[in-house]
Amino acid sequence: MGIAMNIGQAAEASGVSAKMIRHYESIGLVPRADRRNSGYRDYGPQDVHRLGFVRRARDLGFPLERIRVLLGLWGDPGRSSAEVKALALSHIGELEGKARHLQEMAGVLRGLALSCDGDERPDCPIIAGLEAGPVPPSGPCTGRPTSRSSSAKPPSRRSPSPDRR
Amino acid sequence: MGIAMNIGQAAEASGVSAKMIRHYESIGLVPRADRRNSGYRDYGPQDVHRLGFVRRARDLGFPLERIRVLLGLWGDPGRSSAEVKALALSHIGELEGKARHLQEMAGVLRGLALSCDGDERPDCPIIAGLEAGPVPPSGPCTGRPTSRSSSAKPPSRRSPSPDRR
DNA sequence: GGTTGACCTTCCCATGATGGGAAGCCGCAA
DNA sequence: TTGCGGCTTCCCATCATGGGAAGGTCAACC
Repeated sequence: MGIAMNIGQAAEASGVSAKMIRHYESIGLVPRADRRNSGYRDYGPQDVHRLGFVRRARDLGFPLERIRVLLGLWGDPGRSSAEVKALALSHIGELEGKARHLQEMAGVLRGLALSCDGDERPDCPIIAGLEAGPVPPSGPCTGRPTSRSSSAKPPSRRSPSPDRR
Repeated sequence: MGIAMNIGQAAEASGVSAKMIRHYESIGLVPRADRRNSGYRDYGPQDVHRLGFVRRARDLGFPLERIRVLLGLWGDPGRSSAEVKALALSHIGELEGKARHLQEMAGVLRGLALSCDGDERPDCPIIAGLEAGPVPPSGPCTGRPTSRSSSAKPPSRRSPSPDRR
């Protein structure tokens, strides 16, 4: 099994699905595989190794176009590690930017959820926040979030209710 | 102008692009807008308000299907804030999960980048890491540590089958 | 030999949210 | 009336991945 595998075996060995292997081939990310007489693709250790490289790069969040570059650098004996490092650092920046963005959103939502009683009544600062706009940190007359905490709540009524037509 | 706007004006007022407003209508996220004789869509303050709600929910990372639910809760006088809160908390969980995932990837990559000289020579632990597998901190001679996708499958009986053209 | 069933092939479609652009109609102003 | 910009619908593209159909291939088993 070492020296000639089906796409399914290559998929299992590399961790890349057969579907994706074909796709990567179709977009030229990996070279066209050899074919047997039957038309079946045939993979050797080299190919599997390359597929593993691709999978690990994907696991680190690299987009395919960047992986294309990485593969180029991988196979280029004249590369400088500085190039690789720059690529990696830039990618790290993107990852962290996205992570920060997600956490920002989670933070805002957490703030809203904190002031939501979560009981059976309809009053809800979360809905109110979505209705009225994102509370800009320390806005002037934002009476939104910290309005009431846990006291005196008469059986409220509804919000402006979308209807029309 | 306050009480009857084009899609463009509604877009500007709500912060949702005209393209997206049409899309949201087409998937039934917002009700079909009134039309003028000309066929132009016509929006009133209520509509703009609803679009603003959608935009803010999107800004907080809610997927459209969840926004659909949020809109339903918004317009439901009998809702309980617990429902809303549960939805929000679940979404917070997802956001944080994704953020954690991104940071994990960034962390691994940072580790590799740290040990990369970044000079003009080709030797590069980043490339090596991609080649050899996710470096489990201080692994000896990592052969094939994390064989994913290789579990829970009855062993295929097919052999490599020599056939090559 | 024939059957079976897992595997392979290609091709099309779907996701989620958004945008680009074409072809053609509408509205307002000069 | 001409002109321009906004509106309409419809199709395509993104990014990475998967689902599934229709049909060919392969190895094993009876």
